[in-house]
Amino acid sequence: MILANDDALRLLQLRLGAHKPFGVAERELLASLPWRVEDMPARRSFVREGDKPKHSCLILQGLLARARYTVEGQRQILSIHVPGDMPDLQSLQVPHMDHDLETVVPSRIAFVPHAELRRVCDASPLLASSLWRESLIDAALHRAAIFRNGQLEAEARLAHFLCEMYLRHKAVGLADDGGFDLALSQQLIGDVLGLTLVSINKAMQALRARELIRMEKGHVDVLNWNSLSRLGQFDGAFLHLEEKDASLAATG
Amino acid sequence: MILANDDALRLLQLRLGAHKPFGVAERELLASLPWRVEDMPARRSFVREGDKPKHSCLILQGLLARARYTVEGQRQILSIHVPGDMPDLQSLQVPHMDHDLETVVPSRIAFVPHAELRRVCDASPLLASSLWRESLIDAALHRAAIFRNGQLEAEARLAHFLCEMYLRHKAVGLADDGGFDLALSQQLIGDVLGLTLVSINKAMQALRARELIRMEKGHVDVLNWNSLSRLGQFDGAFLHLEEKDASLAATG
DNA sequence: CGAAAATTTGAAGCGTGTCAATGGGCGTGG
DNA sequence: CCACGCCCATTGACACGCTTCAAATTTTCG
Repeated sequence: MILANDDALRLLQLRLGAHKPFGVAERELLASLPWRVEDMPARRSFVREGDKPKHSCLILQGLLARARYTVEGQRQILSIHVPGDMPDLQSLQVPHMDHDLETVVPSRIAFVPHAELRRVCDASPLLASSLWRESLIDAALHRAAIFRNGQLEAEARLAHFLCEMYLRHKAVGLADDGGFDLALSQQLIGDVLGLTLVSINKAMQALRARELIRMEKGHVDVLNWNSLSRLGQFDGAFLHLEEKDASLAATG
Repeated sequence: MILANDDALRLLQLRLGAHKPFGVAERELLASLPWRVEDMPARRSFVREGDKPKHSCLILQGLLARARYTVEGQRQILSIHVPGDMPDLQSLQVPHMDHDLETVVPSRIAFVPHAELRRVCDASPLLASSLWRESLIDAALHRAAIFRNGQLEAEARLAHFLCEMYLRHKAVGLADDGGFDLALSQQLIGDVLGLTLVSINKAMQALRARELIRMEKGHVDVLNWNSLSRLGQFDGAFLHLEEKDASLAATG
């Protein structure tokens, strides 16, 4: 359990410190956060629409989905989250949940009380702005989804989604050269892309036939990144993964 | 021009202070922000994808759209913004724009330098968290759009959108009992909902035939809010317009 | 008043949804 | 060890919503 707590700290430092290098004060504040780690089976909805959570979570292992349901019970997945993400960080400032948070595969989740997050944010504007920035990248993912689901047809939509998943896995060291694990059923991908599993199946076969990807047994191989990203009109810049730009430092 | 500057301050105080009442310090910091006000004609794209703006803006009058374009030139509108909104607040923390920002109708926009926003955020964690919260409500709008465009068919999608526009106009005093001005062409609404103008036209007539709305000459009358919001599966809670809850104060 | 933009209408085509059935992979339990 | 059941992937036929293309009409605005 101590180990899992260290994992949380390491992941968070990696994520937040990538953009703005932290000083000693920020590192100590981060290390002071008390995490509660929990292992959960697949398909567990542990935060519900309407809830007012008192914690935010950090994914250590696995995959989470944020989802809303129609009155007919159809699921729209709003986003898929990978280790290192804090998918309900927004509940810190906007207490009322407008969607569910559920595991996709068996996952290890670390929880931290909102009160503790507020404490470190108040103590360090730099840390606060880092967390703020994280939630803004989350919004950028949402915008990519609106664009993808609104303007691309099935094949391109799937290509776009796989491009995003690949880069986000790679950014946290969960993808090797051209391949990564992604245990999503076609039904679930349909719920992400606003399509039925039949359409996903056809689109998947089309991508395979074009030799752009290989996807089986929960593993994806990207065979032709250039063609895949072109087909999906995918621009990785919105993920804001590698901002080496120091221009933020300007204050006058 | 001085008057317009006061308008910006008043709008911002109204928006940010609605959730957490500010003290003297916060009011003085807000009043110290130097705004540059500009009037712009309709359809002017004044921030572009790829830009790294040095200012954020506040809408004083008019309507703005955030949009991305496909390689074929099709426009997907990501969100529509009303007076009081700060649609490119995110550029403060994530400099690289992933979409355009354009006027829909002739609009009056107030600009404030990022450096000044950072100054007041560093001076007051309360102000910072208020702005953070604004950007999170923005993300909630995005999620509503993903749900709406992914799961609802044309009529319901339009109903959902009109519900959102009505509440957001009402929240800033731009709607009277059951009616508000909304000068959006059907083509533009199509770009919001991921549909063609032909579909929008059919859906609009259907809503009129059901006597749910009346929409002509840039004015919308909501004739039957209950039926309209039910049809659109619209839940106004995600707008987070009236959080009277004081539970945020807890820190232990 | 005239030109441009927006709304309206109709017909035909295509992408996706729906319905239904088959087969494969895998964990559970006999 | 095999049988069973469940979940998932696959396939085909058909229906439907939306798109596309085209043209007429109304509204807006300089």
